[in-house]
Amino acid sequence: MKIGELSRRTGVPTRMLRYYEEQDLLHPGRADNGYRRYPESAVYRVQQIRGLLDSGLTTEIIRRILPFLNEPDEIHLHPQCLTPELAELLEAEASRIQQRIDCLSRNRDAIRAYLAAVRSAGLYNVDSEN
Amino acid sequence: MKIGELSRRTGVPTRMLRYYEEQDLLHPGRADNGYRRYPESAVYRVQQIRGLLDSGLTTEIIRRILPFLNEPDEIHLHPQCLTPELAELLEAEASRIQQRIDCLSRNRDAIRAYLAAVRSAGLYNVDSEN
DNA sequence: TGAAACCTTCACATCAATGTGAAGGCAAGC
DNA sequence: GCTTGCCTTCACATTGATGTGAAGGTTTCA
Repeated sequence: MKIGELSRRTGVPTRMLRYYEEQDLLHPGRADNGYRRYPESAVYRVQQIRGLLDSGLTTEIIRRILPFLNEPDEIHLHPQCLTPELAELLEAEASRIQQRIDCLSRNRDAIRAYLAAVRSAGLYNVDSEN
Repeated sequence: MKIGELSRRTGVPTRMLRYYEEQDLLHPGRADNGYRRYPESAVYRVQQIRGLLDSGLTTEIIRRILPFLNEPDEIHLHPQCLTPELAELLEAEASRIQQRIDCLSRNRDAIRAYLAAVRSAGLYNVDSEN
């Protein structure tokens, strides 16, 4: 598909799709006239990139871990591709991600607990029609 | 405590602590000479702010939800303080946070699964001494 | 054939978070 | 008392992710 369709289907502006390509997160092919051609899988890929960016990861980190996230590539499954340094990077990144999850979970719980507490106090009626 | 101590204890530069104050995330008192005075609780508060910023929330969102996160203030517990609009904001923010958690969890799992898969393939020895 | 809607690259602007430095007041130790 | 270090405010610079617009080629359709 062309960039416009990918943009419509993901809600991400074309400007950003070109930017992600510049950052080595996307690698569309090219048609004869120079237009970018994206595979179906790019839709999911873009959503994944957006989610990670929204969660505070930088394009640089995303670029590094992306090859190991969704591609069931035979290439990457060969153990010799996993140098100790790379394993360490992935471990480290997984734990930084875990830290974020913990922080977000705590705060989500706090918000929900607050809402529940106030509502159970009874004066506020959720179904108020006013 | 003074800003320098808070900075040392949290690892956040004084410049940033002043910035968070400007963004209404911190509200230190002032000593006679104009120096900022922070309560003990500011240490946790700053860590919480950092965690949320690292997780992709903006200072504006943090400012809005912060009053409902950790202060067991009697004030906020009165149901009449929870307007329907505010409840909606908190609900919406909680679900945006949940979305981040889901995205991060998926990707953390993918990284860990990849590491496990490659390692179980056996050629790569975690305890290699070379 | 010509208008509309797409695509290309290039470039400058913005916004939030952060870095950094200047110019000067206060405080603790020698 | 003077130096050293911490504090103050003010201000400009940078970085990463975006917005926006110009100038021009391509595809589609009437």
